[in-house]
Amino acid sequence: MTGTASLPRLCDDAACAGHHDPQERVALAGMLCAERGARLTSIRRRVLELLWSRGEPLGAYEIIEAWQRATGRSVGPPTVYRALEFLIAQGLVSKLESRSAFVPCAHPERRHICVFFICKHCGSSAELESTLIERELSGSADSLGFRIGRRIVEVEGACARCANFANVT
Amino acid sequence: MTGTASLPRLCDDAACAGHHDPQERVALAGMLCAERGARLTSIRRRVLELLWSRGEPLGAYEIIEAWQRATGRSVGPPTVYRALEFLIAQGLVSKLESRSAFVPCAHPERRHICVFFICKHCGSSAELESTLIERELSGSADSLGFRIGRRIVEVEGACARCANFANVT
DNA sequence: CCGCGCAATGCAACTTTATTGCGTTAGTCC
DNA sequence: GGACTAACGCAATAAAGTTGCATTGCGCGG
Repeated sequence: MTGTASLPRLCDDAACAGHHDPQERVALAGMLCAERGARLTSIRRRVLELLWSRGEPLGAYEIIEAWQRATGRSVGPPTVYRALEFLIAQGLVSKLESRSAFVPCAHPERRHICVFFICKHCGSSAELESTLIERELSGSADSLGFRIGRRIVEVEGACARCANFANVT
Repeated sequence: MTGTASLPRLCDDAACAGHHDPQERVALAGMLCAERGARLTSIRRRVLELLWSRGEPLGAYEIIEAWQRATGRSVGPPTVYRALEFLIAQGLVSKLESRSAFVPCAHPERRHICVFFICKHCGSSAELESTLIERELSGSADSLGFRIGRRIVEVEGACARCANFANVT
């Protein structure tokens, strides 16, 4: 694999929901941080890699465990929380508030609202974008005189896979 | 205050954002529970009253403190969490996931999605309804084959009051 | 290359939030 | 009134997140 290096590509599909190559996304994160003058240190990069490699939302303490299994060395909660804080600030990771869990963000290259569909059964989460919801929230905020910061949209339920089995609610 | 008793009235204003009489809302809660055969016990009622009387989101442990101040007696966390669980199941209270806090729901008589605008500065929260967002989420869910349970929409930012002072972000 | 300064990290202790298990009380139905 | 179930009390504990402070390490001017 020399020659045509696999440059991280941007994706214009708003509903690509998880069909990305983890390595590619981490590489893209590196690019974006470099552009912005933000330091994606080895700790921060590894936390992002762990999130991407698992493919499902991880709690902070699950990240700590995964880290230990991956490296044989241990990290404390503050280290992980600080890395997450950075990654969230850069739009590389989102926190699922309803789960106290963290997911890598598929499209850090776009500034957008993320709508998460979180399966109660298997714990998976799918990320969509919705400019419609974005506009609606902006409009409501305007009418309230409210200045918008972070927006959280999460839907809990049963994903297609799980809904097809009878282990449903 | 005898004669024309103040029956809890339903409100058809989707943007009434907190202009309700707490007592009226608690009375309405009683009515709804009675209709449904759900037991609004004295503990559950008191938790609801505490939430309404404060007018801002309260954490579970704040409810415990408020309870102690109000009654002189103490309650344990499980008691409060169980009461909240009931109230949430009845649609009488919502949890603000981004704050780990609880607010009374203005319109338990309607089954609807709540959009919360939460002020980072004063901690207040305003509740709106949005059928548009509701439809959008349903549509997205359908296209994913996702079966919807709970929906969480929270917007963090600065409320009109706080945004007008310079203590903003 | 040196060293200054700031950002990042390591770590122990601790706070806040939430749950479990189990025994007891209280409502409801017959 | 007795049996059944839902609700409650309480101690312990788990899970999530934070603080304070000492140390390391990177970037930059000299």
